[in-house]
Amino acid sequence: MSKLTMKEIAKLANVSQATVSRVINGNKSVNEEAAKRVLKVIEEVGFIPNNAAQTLKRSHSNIIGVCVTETFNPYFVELIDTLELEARKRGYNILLHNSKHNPITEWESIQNFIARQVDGIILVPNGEYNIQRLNKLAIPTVIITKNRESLDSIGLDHMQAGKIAGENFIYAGHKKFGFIGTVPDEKYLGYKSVLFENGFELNSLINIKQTSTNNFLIQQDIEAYFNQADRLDFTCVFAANDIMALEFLKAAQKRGIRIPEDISLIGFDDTYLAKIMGISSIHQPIEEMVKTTIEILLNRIENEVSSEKINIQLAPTLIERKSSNFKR
Amino acid sequence: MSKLTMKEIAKLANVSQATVSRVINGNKSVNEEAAKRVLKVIEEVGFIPNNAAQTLKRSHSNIIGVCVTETFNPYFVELIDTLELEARKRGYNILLHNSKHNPITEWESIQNFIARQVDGIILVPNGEYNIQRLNKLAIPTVIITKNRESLDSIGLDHMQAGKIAGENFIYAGHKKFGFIGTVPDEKYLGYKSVLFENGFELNSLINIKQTSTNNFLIQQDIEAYFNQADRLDFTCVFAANDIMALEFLKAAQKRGIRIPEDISLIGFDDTYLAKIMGISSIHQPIEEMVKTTIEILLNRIENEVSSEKINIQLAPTLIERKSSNFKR
DNA sequence: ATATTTCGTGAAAACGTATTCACGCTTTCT
DNA sequence: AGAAAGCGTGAATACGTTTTCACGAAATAT
Repeated sequence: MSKLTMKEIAKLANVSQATVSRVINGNKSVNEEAAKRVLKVIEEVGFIPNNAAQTLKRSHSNIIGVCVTETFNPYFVELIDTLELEARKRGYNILLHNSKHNPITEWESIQNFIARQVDGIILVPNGEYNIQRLNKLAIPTVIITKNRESLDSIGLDHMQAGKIAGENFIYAGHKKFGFIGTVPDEKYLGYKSVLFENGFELNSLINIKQTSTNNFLIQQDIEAYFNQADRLDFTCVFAANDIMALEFLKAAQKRGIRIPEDISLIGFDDTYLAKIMGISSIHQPIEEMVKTTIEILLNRIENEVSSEKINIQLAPTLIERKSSNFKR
Repeated sequence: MSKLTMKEIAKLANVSQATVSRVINGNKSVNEEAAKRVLKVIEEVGFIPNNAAQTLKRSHSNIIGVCVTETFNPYFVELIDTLELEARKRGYNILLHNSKHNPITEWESIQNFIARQVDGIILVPNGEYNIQRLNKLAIPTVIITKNRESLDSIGLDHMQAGKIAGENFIYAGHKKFGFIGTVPDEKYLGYKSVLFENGFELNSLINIKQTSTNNFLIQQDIEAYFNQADRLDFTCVFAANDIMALEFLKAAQKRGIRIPEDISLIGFDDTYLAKIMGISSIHQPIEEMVKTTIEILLNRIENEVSSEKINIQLAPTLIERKSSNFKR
C-alpha cells in the first residue's frame, strides 16, 4: 500500500491533486469541507507522501548528514543520540556515517551527503584533511571538536581541559606527573604548560598509538608501557579519554597499584564508563554542545544570513570521583 | 557548486543529457570518445547526481531503515556499526532511528522510513506492537531478535542461552541460583527450566524495571535489592545483559562480596564491558547475524522470490572469564 | 446596478534523473 | 547492389510532488 500517490487520493476525495498537496502542507486557502474529506481518505488508506519527490521539488531534504570518527568511545554514541533527538525535534533526520578515523572514508561520506541532498553537515573531523574542500562546497556545516578558522565550529577547550587536570593535581600536592594519550594533542599541551608554569615537568608519557581505537589495542599499549618501565615515576596521571583511563586502572589494579592511594587518575569525556568505575573525569557538556550545534546549523540552513563564521569554545569542568580525591 | 545538473554537464561535453546519464550508469552503448569527454567534465566540475531525482525515477533509494530500541547497551552500537559497514559494501546507506523502547516512536520511525522510500527495514522491535502493521506494509523487513512468525527474522536463541548459563552453574556444583533482569524474558525461562529439570529452583530474582535503560537506573534497582535482602541466598547469578552484570559486580565488590569466590557471575551479549571487566558472558555472534540479515534483506529487495518467511536461530556460546570459573 | 477585490480551485509547469523511442549512420548478409 | 541488422545518439516522457497561473464564483465597494 505504499504505492499510493496524491493523484489517487485526489480521485477518492473528489478534488484535484493540487488540493491534496495544499491540505497536506497546511495551506490555508482550502475549503474546510474538502480538507476534511481529503484528510479522511489519507487516514483510511494510510497515504504517506513520497519524500524523494518532495526533496526534488523543494530542493531540500530535511536530512542532516552526521559523520563521526568512531563509535567505540561511548562519548560519540551519546553525542549521536542527542543529535538525533534534537534534530528530530526540529523536523530533521540524521544520515549517519562513521569515518573510522580515515580521511578518505570521511570524504566519501561527504560526497554521499551531497548526493543525498542533505541540508547540512555535522562533522567530527579527522584532522584538517577535508576542511578546505568542505568549505568550497558551501554547504551549511558545523564542525564538532576544536577551533577551525574556515567553518562554523563548536567544541570543548581541550587546552583548558589539560590545564584543569594539571592544576588539580598540583593543588592536591602531586610532584610527579604522567599523561596517557596520543600526541600531539591539545590536552597534552595544556597539561604540560601548566606543569611548567608551576616549576614541574611531565615525568612520563604513556603513548597510545593513533591506530589504537578499541580497548584491546589501548590495553596492549598500556601493558607495553608497564612491561618496559621498572617502576612508575609519577603519582598522578591524566588520560585523554575514559577508555584509556579505565584501561590504566585495570592494568594498575592487576599490579597491586592502588588508585587513588598510590596514583591519582583523571579521565576525559565523563562517559558512563567513568561513572561506573568511579573515575574522575573532565566533563563534556554534550547536550549544550548539541543544542548549540543544531541551532547554528539550522540558522544557516533556514535563514542563511551572515557569512561570519561562528567558533564556540565551551569550558571544561572536572567531575571529581574517587580515583583522584587523594591529597598528599 | 552542488547545483549542477546533467544538463550543464551535457552542454559542456557537447552531448545530450541522456548520454551523460548513460555514461554515469555505465551503459555500454556510448562512444568511447564522448564518454571520456563527459567523464572529464564531471571530474572537473565535481558533479554529483541528485539522489532525490534518481530515487524518484528508479523508485528505489538504496537506503535501509534501521530502528533499534536503544544505544546505551554497547551491543547495539556494535550491531549498528556492523550493519552500516556491511550495507555500505553492498551499496546501501543506513537511515538510523532509535525508538528508545517506545512502540509509538517505533511506528513513527517506520512511517518515516516509508516516506523516505527505503528499500528495506531492519528492526530491533519493542515487543509485538508494530509487527502486524509492518507485515501489512509488505516492505522487505528483517527483525533482529527472537522468532517471529509473520516476518523474516534472525536472532540468538535466548531460551538456549538461559539453559547454557544454568547448565554451566550446575556443572560447577552450584545449588542456589540467582537471576538479574527484566521478566518475562526467554533467557529467564530457559534458565529456570534447566534448574527445574535438575531438581533445583530459582532462589532469587533481582528485578530490573523495564524502564531502567541506563546504568544509573539499573544500579538503583540492584542497590534496592541489596538493601532489602538481609543476605544473598544464591552462589551464582545470570544477568540478562553485561551492563546488569557489571552493575552487580560493582554492588557486590562494594559490600566485600568476592567474585567468583563467593558468587559466580555470567553476563549476556559479550560486549567489551565484559571483556574489560573479566566477566563471563554469553556471546552474540554479531558479524554473522548482520551478514545474514543483509543477505536475507537484499535478497528480498533485489530478487523478491519466495514468500516463505525465513526464521533463523543462532546458537549461543559461553565465553568463560574469571567471574565464573569457580568450581565448588 | 456595475466594477473591483477576494477566495477556492484545477490545469500545468518544473524539479533532475532514467529510459523508451525513433532516427540516421555504418556494418553485415544475401 | 540492395536489404537487413546493429550502433550511437538526441528528443521526449515519466517519476510524484510543489507552486504558479488563471479562471470563475462569491463578496465587497462604488
